[in-house]
Amino acid sequence: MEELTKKQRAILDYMKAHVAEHTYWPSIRDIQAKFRFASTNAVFGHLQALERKGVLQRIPGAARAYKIVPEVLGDTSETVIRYEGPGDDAIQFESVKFAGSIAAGFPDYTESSGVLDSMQVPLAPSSRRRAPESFALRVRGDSMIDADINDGDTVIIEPGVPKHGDIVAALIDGETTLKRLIKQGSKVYLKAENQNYPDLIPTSSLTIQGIAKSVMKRI
Amino acid sequence: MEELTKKQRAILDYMKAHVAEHTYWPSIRDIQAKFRFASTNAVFGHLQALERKGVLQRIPGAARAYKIVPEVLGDTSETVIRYEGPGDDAIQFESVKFAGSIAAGFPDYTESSGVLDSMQVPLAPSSRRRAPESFALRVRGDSMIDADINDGDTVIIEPGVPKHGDIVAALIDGETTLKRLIKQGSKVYLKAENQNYPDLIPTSSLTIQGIAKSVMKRI
DNA sequence: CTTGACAGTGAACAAGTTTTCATAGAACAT
DNA sequence: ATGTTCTATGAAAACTTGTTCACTGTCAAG
Repeated sequence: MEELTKKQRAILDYMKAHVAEHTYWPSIRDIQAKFRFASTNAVFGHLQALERKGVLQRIPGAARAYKIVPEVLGDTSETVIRYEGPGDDAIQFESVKFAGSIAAGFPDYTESSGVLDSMQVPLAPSSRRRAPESFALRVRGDSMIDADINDGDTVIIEPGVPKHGDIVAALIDGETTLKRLIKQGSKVYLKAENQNYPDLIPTSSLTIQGIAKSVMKRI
Repeated sequence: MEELTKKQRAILDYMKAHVAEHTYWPSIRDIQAKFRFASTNAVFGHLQALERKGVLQRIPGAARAYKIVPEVLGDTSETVIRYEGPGDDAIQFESVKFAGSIAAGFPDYTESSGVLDSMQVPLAPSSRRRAPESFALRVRGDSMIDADINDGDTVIIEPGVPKHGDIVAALIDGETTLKRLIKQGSKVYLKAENQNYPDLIPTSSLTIQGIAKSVMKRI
């Protein structure tokens, strides 16, 4: 890589700074004004030099359009891969409490949960409302595999009155379980989404903590 | 804030994506070509609307020069939540920004297929350094169904250098797509997890926005 | 039925911008 | 001395781009 002259370096730096500040490139006249050139062609020459030296790429014919050539550019036959992050236009997300794990199998686990981490979860863009007190639960067991909820997944639970067919987090015998809620007339019971598990008919009381709205899986 | 129409949204997102990929803004005629408008004035009208609605700022008289007004939305509490459990070890959870939607199908705008309500991933100019931060994207299209990532799902993307086999968010042709990254020696290409979709071999440059770490599904 | 907001066509114009052409002094090596 | 390169001027050409004008169609509200 050829060495840049002072002015070339200054111009290149100015251009970079301009993009960083304004999000668009300076025109040749902008640069001319900045460096007090009497002619646009002075800038033009420098830009040609910068391109020839391989640090700047101009888009022919396009106004205010350049690309900075990365410092280390390997073999030109290979594809250049750049890594970029997201923008700063956060739309929305909500914070949910992480309430520990939930048993999707038999509710006979006695794990010292009740741990209150919290995690943040993106909210569906359609529902702009703020879900009241949603919380996340890590799933243990395999009783919901037919609903594609597996061991290790995280479910987002929203408190509320469940409808027939909703997958709910229910408190049974002091343990939270994840099951599908079935309402048949006056009868209400919980159904596992796995043939190997029997239905769970509540004896005395059934506490629904909330409805499973979404499930999060590690890829 | 006034609500944007679908086309306005699409145009704004295209512009953002264009800046993210090329580091310079598209001209009105670039946008016209992208959306197959017969007149530049169609674009002009949309740009006026976008500025009137306060999401885009045009620089008068300057070509390819705009500024994005950050979209302020209700309670975007970008707080870092700390572990409140019994221990003193503070575990920090990453904030996840919802950055729009991602195409898991062909990276194309097709008016007839109704893709116009989709959003693209807003990105800041690459010259800006930012701390690696996870973000969320809504998936549309069905090119990743074999990896169990379907239309409507939300994927959590973490910026970073992907390994062979990672599912990545990649910028191609001004559109972000979700594909599996395949590295074979010096060759790099993107593979869809759906038999009906062909492999995507990048022509010159490939921008990886991040690695899909987990997927979130609406129940 | 009318009105108004919205979205678009088609053509033309004006301004912004890059690029070319002609010219020239200074530094420097041959 | 002479040519070369770099840097610069000044003007103009050529192209890109934003903007305006006149007109058409759609759709929902009044």
